[in-house]
Amino acid sequence: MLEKELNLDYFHREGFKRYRCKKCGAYFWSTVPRDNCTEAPCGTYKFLDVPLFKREFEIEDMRKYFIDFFKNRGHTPVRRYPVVARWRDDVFLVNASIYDFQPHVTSGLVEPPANPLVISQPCIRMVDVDSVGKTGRHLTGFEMMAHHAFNYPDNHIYWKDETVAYAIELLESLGVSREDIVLKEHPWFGGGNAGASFEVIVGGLELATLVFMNLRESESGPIEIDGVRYEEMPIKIVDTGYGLERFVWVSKRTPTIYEAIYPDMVNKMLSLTGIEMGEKEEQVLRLLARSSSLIESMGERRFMEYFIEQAGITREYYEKKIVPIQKLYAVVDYSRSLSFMLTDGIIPSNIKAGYLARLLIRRALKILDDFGNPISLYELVELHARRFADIMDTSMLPIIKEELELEEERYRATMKRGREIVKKMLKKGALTVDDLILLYDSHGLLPDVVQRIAAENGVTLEIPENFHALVAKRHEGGARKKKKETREYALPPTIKLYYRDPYMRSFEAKVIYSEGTEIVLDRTAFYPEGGGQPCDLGKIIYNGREIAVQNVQKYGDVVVHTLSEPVPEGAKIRGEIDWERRERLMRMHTAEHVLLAACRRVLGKHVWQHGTQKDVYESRFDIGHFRPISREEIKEIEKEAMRIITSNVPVEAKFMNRREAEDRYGFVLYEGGVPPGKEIRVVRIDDYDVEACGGTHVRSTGEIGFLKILRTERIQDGVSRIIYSAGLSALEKVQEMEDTLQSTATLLNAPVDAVSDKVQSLMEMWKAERREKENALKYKIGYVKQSVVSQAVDGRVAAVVDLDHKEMQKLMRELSQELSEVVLISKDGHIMVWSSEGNARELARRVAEAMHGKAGGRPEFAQGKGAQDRVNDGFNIAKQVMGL
RNA sequence: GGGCCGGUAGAUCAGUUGGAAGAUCGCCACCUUGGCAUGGUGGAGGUCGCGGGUUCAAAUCCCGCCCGGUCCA
Repeated sequence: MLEKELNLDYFHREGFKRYRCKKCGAYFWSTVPRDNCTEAPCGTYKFLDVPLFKREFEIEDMRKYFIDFFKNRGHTPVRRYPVVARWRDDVFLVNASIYDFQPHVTSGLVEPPANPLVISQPCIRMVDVDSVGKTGRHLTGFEMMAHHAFNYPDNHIYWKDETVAYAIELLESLGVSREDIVLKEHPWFGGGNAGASFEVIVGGLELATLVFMNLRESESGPIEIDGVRYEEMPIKIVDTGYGLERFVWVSKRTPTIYEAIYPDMVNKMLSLTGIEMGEKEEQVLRLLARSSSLIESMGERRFMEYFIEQAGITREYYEKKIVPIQKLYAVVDYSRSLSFMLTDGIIPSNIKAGYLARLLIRRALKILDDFGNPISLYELVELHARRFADIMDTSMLPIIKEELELEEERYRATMKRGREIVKKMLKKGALTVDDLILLYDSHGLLPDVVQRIAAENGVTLEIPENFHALVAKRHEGGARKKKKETREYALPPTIKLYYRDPYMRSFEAKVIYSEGTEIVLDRTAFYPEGGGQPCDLGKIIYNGREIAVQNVQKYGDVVVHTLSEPVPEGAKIRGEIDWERRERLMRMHTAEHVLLAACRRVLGKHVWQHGTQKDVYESRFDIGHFRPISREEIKEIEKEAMRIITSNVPVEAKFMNRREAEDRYGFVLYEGGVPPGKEIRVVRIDDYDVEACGGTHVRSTGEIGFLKILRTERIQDGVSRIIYSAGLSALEKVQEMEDTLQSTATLLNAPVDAVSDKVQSLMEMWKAERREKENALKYKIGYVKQSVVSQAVDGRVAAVVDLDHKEMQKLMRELSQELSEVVLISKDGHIMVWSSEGNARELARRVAEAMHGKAGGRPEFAQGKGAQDRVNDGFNIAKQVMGL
């Protein structure tokens, strides 16, 4: 299949021929005959030996060079997207430039921001986290330079030949000779799409991938790849990816990619840690980078043994000299990825993207610990952010500082807790593999940390090589997705009167579809549930009859009303909205936008909306924030919100072209989620807030009247829920609180402002009372004790006492000091037996039996319960058995 | 969103097969001292996260919820 797909005219015109790699079997195109594809490990890193580029590039130069190259060839430069994929619900982080345009552009629903376009998109790939530093070429954070073209049936931009021509031209312009370029055929699939691709190999290293995406998953599709069926898409997408950092590496030919892309950071860390980087180390690292592609086929452990032998070094040298340098590379890479993530507003937490940030933070902190903390993680992140200030938002740094300090505290606490747990487990015996898994999975302790703690306590332990596989096994199963009900109606889009005039209370319309109690109208002022706003209720008047509207939902562009009784198709009706309800919801919804603006002003601009649910009386609003919101902050947010309300600024809602809106306002638009479509509805409150939102809003903030935060909850690590109310509902809530306070004051017989003092004094009185009661009880027990002791014969006694269960226990505790065998039966049937000779259980059972009850316990002490009206029987049996 | 671990005195945590709620630090008082630290003696401090269930009996077993931690998407 690939052969046909990738046999381009360009190749024949430009002297490329197709060959097959004798080592990996892949087909590739080259201008000179070859028996291998040149990509390591089939070939070697030629680029380390001879200069392939004309000159050296820094990151910025290379990025600019690439963008200018494509700009000069008809491509429009597009601003980079955040690394956190807020516009998608299937992934957390951006992994590749094409992620920016999925799913709506690639599906054809939305037009791309430009066509063709060029971009340099920062990406985070957590899958490589373990390889960073060790291979010399892996990174968790990198920039994918790309040019994309979206070919529609009626608008063809360019396709395979042009794409390959651009790639060759770009490389040649950099000084790469055509003989050093190999294009390797490769099937590509991912994210529900597939297509053919070329990997562009230069000097043994893959520098770019050129993907021709033309297939999409389809159960009945005619093409099968890897067991999945695909069909042809109407849109054909040129999806390229050029590794910016790799280009820089090739231009500089340093031992590893890390010295090439941030030499100043590597040097700074070297001098701070005092780690040596001499000629020998450079040599070993260069060799490691060359051969590290073997890791995949050999496994890490085997590769290390092989490598140590190849390099002619000892294991000790490797551990002492090379491993620290690898850790150094890793911490520099992790902290750069963190700069991307945190400046883009990810808040470290234990869920979603926040968890991935925490994972990197903890890995970085661990390495810094190993180095004796010569620099703080924040300082590293700050250095990166300032170094790459052209693409990172340095105004986030003060917030990031707080976040990272908090994270470090949490990390230390986890380690301290973990240390205690490990010590405790060691006391109980040697640690098993299961223990190691438990310690990692439930307590966050990596096995090598456990190993170190064990060593401190004189215990050595082995870590199984398949450790992470064992952890993964524990997590198998689960992960099911629930789907929202989707329906399709072959009907024209409903005219949405609630957008034309959000204040329309009644309207005339025609029923164009009817099934059961569900109808569709040609037009409606009933707002369907959406964007966290509940649907409108009200009534429909048909033939003079009033019929209740019970539910309103939107499917695609069709609004479906559920009624209390059927109305036939073709009927002319009049709709009337429950205006009291709708008005409160409108105030709530606008209030929510005001609240978000207030939160961002008070707490910081990292605050991002997480979820929201409006209701008539109180509404929920969840925001991402790195610590619980304090009482003082709540007051400040309320004040800020009221300032926006009392300044009575206009609220403007209008449909805009998506691209225009994104250009003007940026991605803050998508606070409340990403709506599909070329046109999006933008709700703007003066300069305070702008969001893509489909809800109904009041005309100006003054109409909200009043906003009150009722309470806050921390619903997840890094997510706080604000429960608020607006307008009349808010006033009613405040009145309720006042009522509670009033009635409390009345109960306390005190004025409202003295309630707190009064409660305090009452609490003190109650405690004093309780103490007195306890003293009285002691006296009572002492009295009963005397009476029981006086009845004892040879330290043995049976007695019926007028005490409750707890009191009897206290008494027995004292009696057991003085007597050898005691049976106590309370008037309500509790049985308690003490026997210094170990007969307690038998005795208690005999007594309970006589009382039609049950008993049990230990040989010295037993208790039970019998019927209340058989206390005397129990007493008699006890005396009889004891021989009294 | 799912899995796992945990919630007992102000803090850190014990608590065995269900059977009498504990330790250490901290706190208070007294003793020791010229004063302080230390030391000694005594004391206060608990809805055993919440709610249900099983049982004669639940901190302990079962179910649900809340909160914290942690791993994975």
